[in-house]
Amino acid sequence: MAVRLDEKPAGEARQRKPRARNSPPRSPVTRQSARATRNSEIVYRDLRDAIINVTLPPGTSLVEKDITETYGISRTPVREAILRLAEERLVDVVPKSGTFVARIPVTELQEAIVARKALEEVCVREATAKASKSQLMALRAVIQRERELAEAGNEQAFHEADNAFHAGIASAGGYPGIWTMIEKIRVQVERYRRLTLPQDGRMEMIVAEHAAVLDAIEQGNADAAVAAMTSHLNKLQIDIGTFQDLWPDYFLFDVK
Amino acid sequence: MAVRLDEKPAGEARQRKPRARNSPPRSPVTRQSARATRNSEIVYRDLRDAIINVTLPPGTSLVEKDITETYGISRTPVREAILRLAEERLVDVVPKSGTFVARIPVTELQEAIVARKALEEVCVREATAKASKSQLMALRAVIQRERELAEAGNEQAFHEADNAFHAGIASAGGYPGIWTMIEKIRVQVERYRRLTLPQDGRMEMIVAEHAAVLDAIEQGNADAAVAAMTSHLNKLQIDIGTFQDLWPDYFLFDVK
DNA sequence: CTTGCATAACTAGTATACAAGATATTTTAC
DNA sequence: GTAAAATATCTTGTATACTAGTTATGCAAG
Repeated sequence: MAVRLDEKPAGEARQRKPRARNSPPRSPVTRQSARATRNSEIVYRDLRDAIINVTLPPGTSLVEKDITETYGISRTPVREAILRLAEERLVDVVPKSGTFVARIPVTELQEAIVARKALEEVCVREATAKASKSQLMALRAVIQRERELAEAGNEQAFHEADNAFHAGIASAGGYPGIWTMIEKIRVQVERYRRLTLPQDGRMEMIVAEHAAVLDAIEQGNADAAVAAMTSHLNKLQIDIGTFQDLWPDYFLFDVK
Repeated sequence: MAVRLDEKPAGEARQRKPRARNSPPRSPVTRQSARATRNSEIVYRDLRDAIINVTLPPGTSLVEKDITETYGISRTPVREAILRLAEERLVDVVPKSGTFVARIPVTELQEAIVARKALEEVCVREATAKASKSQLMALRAVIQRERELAEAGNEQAFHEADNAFHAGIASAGGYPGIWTMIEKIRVQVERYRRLTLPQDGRMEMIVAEHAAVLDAIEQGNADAAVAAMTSHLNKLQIDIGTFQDLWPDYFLFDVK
């Protein structure tokens, strides 16, 4: 079953070839829009959203052939999408057997929250030190938008604005990439969070907490800003017990 | 070019099907060893190592067909490997054109180091609070092993022991998964680091710094432990200027 | 010699056929 | 009727042929 590796040094992939036919692109961003419309990308996004929204709950069977028919495309792009999901631990693929939406790893949840707090703390502290006036104004605008969306009761858009606030803090701190890291770390937590019913006044509370963070930043009080952010993120603290009763099969405990 | 999405709600992948032929596996880890021997996995590891070791420098062209012939396998598993690398931003794949080893994103380097410091700080602090005696003994053993490997001049094994120390700290703090996160974040930094020539006495210095961290942990002095770890990680600080002269095409600046 | 263009060669994206193993179903023996 | 074995039917893994777009190359015109 294993590959033939007998006579080769492994990892030597055309280097000596003197031709060097085409040079690497200076800006690899060029075709990024094209990439977004690739079939595998579409399938990936759809499935990923459905899994995170718990539209596809843990344990659901994903059959490549079915997805193939749904989208009217072949297995190759579908497979690519599923492999990406497997890497994010959103699905488990069992060779020659089946692919299933993965359970939510409880241990990972705790660690993800801890990690996020640590990273956001850095961002907030740095943002306090070196945010530009325009960045602060932009953050104010985001909070105002949150307020409007909360009033309108638009959960989805509010959620996006919420993310924009945190991304903005990271940018203001000079570490936009750290928000990207947080987003990757956050995936499983998000699945958990979507199981909780929207609570009354939750959005208003978030707006107030964001405002407290920004206030402290504007006052140049880094410690207060960090404290406000930490307090804000502490609300994410998970209480698995409740959900274990409701959906016992949704969670994975023995991550080992 | 785009997929047919006309009449479907997107993301509805067999859910109502009452059959539920096979239930999801209780322990998805079962076949993990099998996964490790999959062809795409082998190609992935080989290429990844070569890219991180800078055996395959940025800009190198990777041609699926060539790799296919090298390993004596078909394009499918090769493609899977390359797609995984693309996701880690280790390669840039330009549709219908070519695949190239990605340049090292300079901006990302700084952020990765900052993020790592933040995460390691949490681990060290927590490890000070709740490391078990056996965990501390294991860490001592790792340091001793580092000392022996430094003496023997075994760079590769030392490097692994180095990682084991940091992983051990994370475990002792109760957050083994955070080390996994760090490893993902660290990839590009590692490429940069491999460009630096091995410096005399570097290994010995690392051993001493690790010992300082562990000493503070054993004394229950969290602040000192964190300070020691931060000081240790500060040695990673990058000085891009030097390398920009030597290999100007290895780095990407305008990440945008 | 330079420039523009047609053309050929080569790339990754996709579709599809087949292989190998796991699970479900049926059949058979008792 | 029950249990075990044989068989059919699923699944994902792999190989390969084909498509469509990109880049290089050579030729012709100026």
